[in-house]
Amino acid sequence: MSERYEPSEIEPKWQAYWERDETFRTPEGTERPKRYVLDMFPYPSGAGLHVGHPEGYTASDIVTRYLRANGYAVLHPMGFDAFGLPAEQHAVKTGTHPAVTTRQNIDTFRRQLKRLGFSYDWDREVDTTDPAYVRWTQWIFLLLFERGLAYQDEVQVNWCAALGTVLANEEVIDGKSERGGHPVERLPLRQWVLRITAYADRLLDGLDTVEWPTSTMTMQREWIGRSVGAEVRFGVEGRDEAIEVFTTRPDTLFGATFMVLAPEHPLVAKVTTDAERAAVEAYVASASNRSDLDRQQSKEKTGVFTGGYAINPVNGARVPIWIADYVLMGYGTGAIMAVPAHDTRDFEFATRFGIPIVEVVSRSGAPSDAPLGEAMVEAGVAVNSGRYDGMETAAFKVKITEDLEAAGKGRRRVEYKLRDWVFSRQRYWGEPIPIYFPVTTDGDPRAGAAHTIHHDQPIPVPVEELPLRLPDLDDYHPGSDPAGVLARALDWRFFQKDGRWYARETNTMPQWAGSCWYYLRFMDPHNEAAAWSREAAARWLPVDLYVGGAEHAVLHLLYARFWHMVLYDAGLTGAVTEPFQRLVHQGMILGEIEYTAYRDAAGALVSAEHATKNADGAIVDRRDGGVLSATRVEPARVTKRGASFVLAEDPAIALVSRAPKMSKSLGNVVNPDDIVDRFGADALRTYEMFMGPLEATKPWNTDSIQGVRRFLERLWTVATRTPSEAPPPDALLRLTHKTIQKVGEDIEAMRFNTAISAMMVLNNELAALAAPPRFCVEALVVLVHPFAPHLAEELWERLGHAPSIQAVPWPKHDPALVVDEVVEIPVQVNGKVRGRVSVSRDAAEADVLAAALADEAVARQLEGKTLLKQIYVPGRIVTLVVGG
RNA sequence: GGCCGAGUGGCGGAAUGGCAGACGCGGCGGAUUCAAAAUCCGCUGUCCGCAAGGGCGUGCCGGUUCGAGUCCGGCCUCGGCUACCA
Repeated sequence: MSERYEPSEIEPKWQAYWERDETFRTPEGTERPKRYVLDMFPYPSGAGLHVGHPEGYTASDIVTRYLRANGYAVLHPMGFDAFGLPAEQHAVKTGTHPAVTTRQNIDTFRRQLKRLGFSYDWDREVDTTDPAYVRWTQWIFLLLFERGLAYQDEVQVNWCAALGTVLANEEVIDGKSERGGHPVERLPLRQWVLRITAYADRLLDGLDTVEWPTSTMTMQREWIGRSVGAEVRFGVEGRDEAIEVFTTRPDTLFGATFMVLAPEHPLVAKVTTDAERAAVEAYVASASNRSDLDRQQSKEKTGVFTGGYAINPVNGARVPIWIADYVLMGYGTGAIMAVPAHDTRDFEFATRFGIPIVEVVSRSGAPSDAPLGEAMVEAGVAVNSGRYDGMETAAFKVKITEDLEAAGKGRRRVEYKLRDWVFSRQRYWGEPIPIYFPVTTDGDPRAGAAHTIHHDQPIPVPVEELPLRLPDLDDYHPGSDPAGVLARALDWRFFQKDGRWYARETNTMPQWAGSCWYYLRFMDPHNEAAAWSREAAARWLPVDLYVGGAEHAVLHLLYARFWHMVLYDAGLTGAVTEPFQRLVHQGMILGEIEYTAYRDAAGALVSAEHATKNADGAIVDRRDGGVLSATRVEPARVTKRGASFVLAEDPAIALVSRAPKMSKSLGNVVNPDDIVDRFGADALRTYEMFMGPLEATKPWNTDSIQGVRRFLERLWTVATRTPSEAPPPDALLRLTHKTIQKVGEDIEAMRFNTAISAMMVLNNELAALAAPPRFCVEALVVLVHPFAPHLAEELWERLGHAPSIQAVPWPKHDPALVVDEVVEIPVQVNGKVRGRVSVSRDAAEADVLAAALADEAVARQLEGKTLLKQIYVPGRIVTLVVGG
């Protein structure tokens, strides 16, 4: 073994040791308190690990190793979320079964993860595509089905013909598929839907009991979108119909000067007069063809008058009924009462179409003198509202809702933005939905006999027959059949039982399914009799710390919480109602900072302040509209001039500096394997933690790893010197205890960057000594081990100890040694530090002030001035205020 | 448009309302070397000054305070998410 720090030797050595020794096996049957530290498991893509992955994984690994050293039994598992489109698309292209591709990708990921020295209990690895796992995912689906939480519905779905599947609303971005950017159209299709809306209030209330980033909780709250208001019925003039609207502002009913129906609203045809019919039908047709993208791009409100009138239930006023696509059929009742004076959207619409605007709320309590220039959406005092005039908005809402209810014209109503969860996909590579249906046929449907599938009579697959496996196919193409890829697997789809024909469900589950409960399986991964045992749930739930990307703030985290609550109701999670107690999002790691210069068509450089984006998104010169091209500039050619970066050889040319996301197309993706080869896993881990706060978005910088590597090298040098067995000098002893305290506190708060900086400081002190004290060196090696575990194990062994350093208790700082006996106090005069005095930590105020005034530099500042005020903040600072 | 977050040296970033710039990168100077790399030592916000020392400095404007990077009010810029949800 080399005497130099050689990561390529020691890292494999210790990884092999940990594997042989089962160092990281989860302790069961101990009395030690538990902690469950979980990473969001990855999708094993063919591209392998990205440097973004190890960021969160290193953070959780540090916490895990720290907790173990503090006596906790820690569950820290890893697995793979392996269903999903890329493996299937690869199968379409190559004919390779997705299971084969998935297996290979998982092997690559596991190898890469192991190279980084994470302390997972690999015996508990979970793969969502493993039939032994799918079995229980299907079992949970049946639980949902039995409880009435999984049902079929004809849903207007987002059908993506290119992908051959239905997409969830959240998988559609700007009218295109999130994956691939293919066009998406709306059409009605039979789908399985999960009744997540039944849990809306609990999903909302549960957020009050968890320690999550406020931004994520806000996003979930907004996604659920609970709003309290009233349902109000407006009669239709000359017809025995009523239009129901939902409003959060029933206090503005007197200001309702028109109604708007969504174009798809069932009453549209009935309220439309013959004179307006042609225009209305044309509008409805064009609205249905408009994609969401088109709707967003045209900011102008559109709509047409139906010719019909409704009657305002509070004052009998005739209000015209319009249709417009700014009212959505999917929310509330698909119809609104429009109050232009107090709703921005209604104001725009009324202004555009010349509809009267009646003010019914004012800040002062008196009607405004001039017409409103914009909608007044805030609360205020009622005006122009008959007997309700003078009421405050909040009280008015309550009162009028009661009055409407008493009159049979309305009632209180709560609405949610949250929709039930469309749970079917028409793909191959997902869990089959374990349901089948009776079939009426006069022959063998597998041979093409005519048949009818009775989808209204779903039958659950008996649990003892689970898992329901996917059939093998030769062709994984999505095809145009909205029943899905599995519909072509006739031998799998149709079967006979007791002489009758049945057909299996051909939809599969979405990728979210497996990740909804993997944290539960990790508790008891080899259980063949149950998805997990009650004992395991009592032992390990909830997840104490969950680390993963903010991109899962809504979907995964909301779906998993929903399933957890259903499982809680089924008595399967003990008393634990929320699965993830503390949640932390690691920030994104961007590519290296790049400098860009612009050139015009002739190739001449153009300073960045002239560049702007035109309506098409192209970069042009704002002076003449000429198209500009961007070129990268090497950092060596860049200098800073004032607030901007400029070209060193021509400072008139300003450059753009930014750190773009890592992406294949930009060619700035950093591969962790390369970094491990060059610098070692310990340096990569420590660097990623040293870059800045865990939650922050931060640019990658390969040069900076060199600094972390140097720190590890110096630690090696220090710790391989023959240590001094004498007690450390006082200052060094105190610094060591302060470092112990700071590193522990910083790990608990997940401030890893400052923990590393503190260890660097101690290491720099020790490096100056020919024979550093053993106590200090050993403390530092133990402190560093969660960050750089291979190096720490090696040094611990070389210091004469038996492995593993993981078994060494975390050092405790001595509270008496983390405060200094003598402190240097800065002395400020009128806010500026003019001198400093050394005093005992608990010196009396009078003594400190006297010493401060005696200081030569301070005295000079006081000369000829009046001392107005003197303040001593014990142990921190002296402030003197002078005048004259 | 809405919500969330962030603006501090050339760069990444530190700072319970109390010494702004810890730690690291980069740069400059030196030691070592035949030379270089690596390593080690020193300096490194900026302006004035030979120096001692002093002025100015945490996006901008104002406020609270003996004292503000930090708290409050109002803006500006950037990033992320979201988007007609009545």
